[in-house]
Amino acid sequence: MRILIVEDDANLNRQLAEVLKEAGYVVDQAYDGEEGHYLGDAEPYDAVILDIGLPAMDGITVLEKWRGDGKTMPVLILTARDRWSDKVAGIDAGADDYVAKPFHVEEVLARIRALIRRAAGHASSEIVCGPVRLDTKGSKATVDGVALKLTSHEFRLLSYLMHHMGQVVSRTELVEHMYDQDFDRDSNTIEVFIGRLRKKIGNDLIETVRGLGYRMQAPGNGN
Amino acid sequence: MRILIVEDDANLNRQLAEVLKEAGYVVDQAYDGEEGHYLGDAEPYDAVILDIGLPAMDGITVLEKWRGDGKTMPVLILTARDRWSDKVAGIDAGADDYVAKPFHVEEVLARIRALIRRAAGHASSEIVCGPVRLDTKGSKATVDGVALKLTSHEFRLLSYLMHHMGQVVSRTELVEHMYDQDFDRDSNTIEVFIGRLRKKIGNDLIETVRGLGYRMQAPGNGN
DNA sequence: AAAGACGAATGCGCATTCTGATTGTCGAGG
DNA sequence: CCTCGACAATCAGAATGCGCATTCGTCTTT
Repeated sequence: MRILIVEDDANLNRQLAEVLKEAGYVVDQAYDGEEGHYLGDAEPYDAVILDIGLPAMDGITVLEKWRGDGKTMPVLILTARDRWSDKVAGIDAGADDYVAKPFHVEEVLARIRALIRRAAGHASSEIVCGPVRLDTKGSKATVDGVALKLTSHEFRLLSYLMHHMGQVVSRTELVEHMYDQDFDRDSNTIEVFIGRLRKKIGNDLIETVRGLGYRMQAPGNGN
Repeated sequence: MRILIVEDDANLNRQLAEVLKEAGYVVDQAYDGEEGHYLGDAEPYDAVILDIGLPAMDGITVLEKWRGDGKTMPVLILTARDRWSDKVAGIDAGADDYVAKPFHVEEVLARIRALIRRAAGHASSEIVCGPVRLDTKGSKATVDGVALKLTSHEFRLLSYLMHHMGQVVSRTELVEHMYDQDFDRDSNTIEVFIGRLRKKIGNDLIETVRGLGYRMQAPGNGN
């Protein structure tokens, strides 16, 4: 984990760096707004500690520029001023957390840990099978990057198959998972929907295992 | 957006609720730990304001129980100024932010905005979707730079959709986040407001996913 | 009093789903 | 290699129910 400290008070900067390094982080240091802004843009940090009152460029401005450039790393703001309007400005500019001077260095450490932990939990849930991508969070699917237009049942079917990739899924199993009530087992709806799905995502992806059911798998891949 | 306030000081509770409602949030109020814990478990809030010192059940305990039950909504903790060890305890229990008493209500408002924004994965206070810009700070929206004249419910609807861009949002979800407690679920209000919104921002932006709900997305872009 | 916002009710149009019949395919046994 | 039976795929029409526009009455705001 790599952290950037932007703080003009050399003493405080050094002190923070020490504690963070001790905690196992890699630390870069900047002593004014311009230097800090440049580093934050150029290097991939896992978190930034940013003072508000800085020479060369104000902390809020630095933050706004980063956010404007699409930088999303967590930023912890430091300020000596006890003015609540500064806090509000910092938060609205896209700060993730805030500590008022004077503070305990241990508190900063705890907050950095929390920020990094929180940022890590941002993994998008996506299942990929060959050219097909299933975005379970957004209820979307794409083939070769092109959005698929699926109906609700088609999506449920695809979703179940992709969640059980490589396995043979019986028709009974599919019926039981796609319909909550008891449903006419003698119907061939599943086959109909398999057909429609194949038409939309390509025939090679859903293999039919005669007498057993269906299996989804990336093509050109024996087992 | 729907917010829960857990605070035993009736005066402060009311004050917070007022400001939040004015800002367009739906607010539920609890006055002790047990009531708060129950509500937070039962209803889907977008954020919670939680006091540490509470009758019936301590704030930290409430938070720990929620996290233990898999609740992940952002929680803003209120704490006495000098007890910084409480802050660290709160953070470790899974709090997302804290404010020390006494505070300015505007600061709480700004922090709540930030928490909700961040939970949706947006760094800055502005969310953009094609020609539509949502200014969460000023509770305003524009299309192609032109200010929209939205009613309070229309704005809440647009806001929720934009905070969940790319995701399919069900009618139930929308009702639960736009209205408090009991509301006639068999009504078609959401559809009506979707219609009114589309009339103002254009039809292409809100896609309807039959049988599932609605999805907001920049047009001409499958992803 | 007037205007606007909100939400309930109605009916229509159409995408989606289901059904049943038909056609197509696989594989074992003669 | 051919045939036959079982299973799978396809198709079209029918039925279903979802979403939308619209209207209207109530409530709030000014």
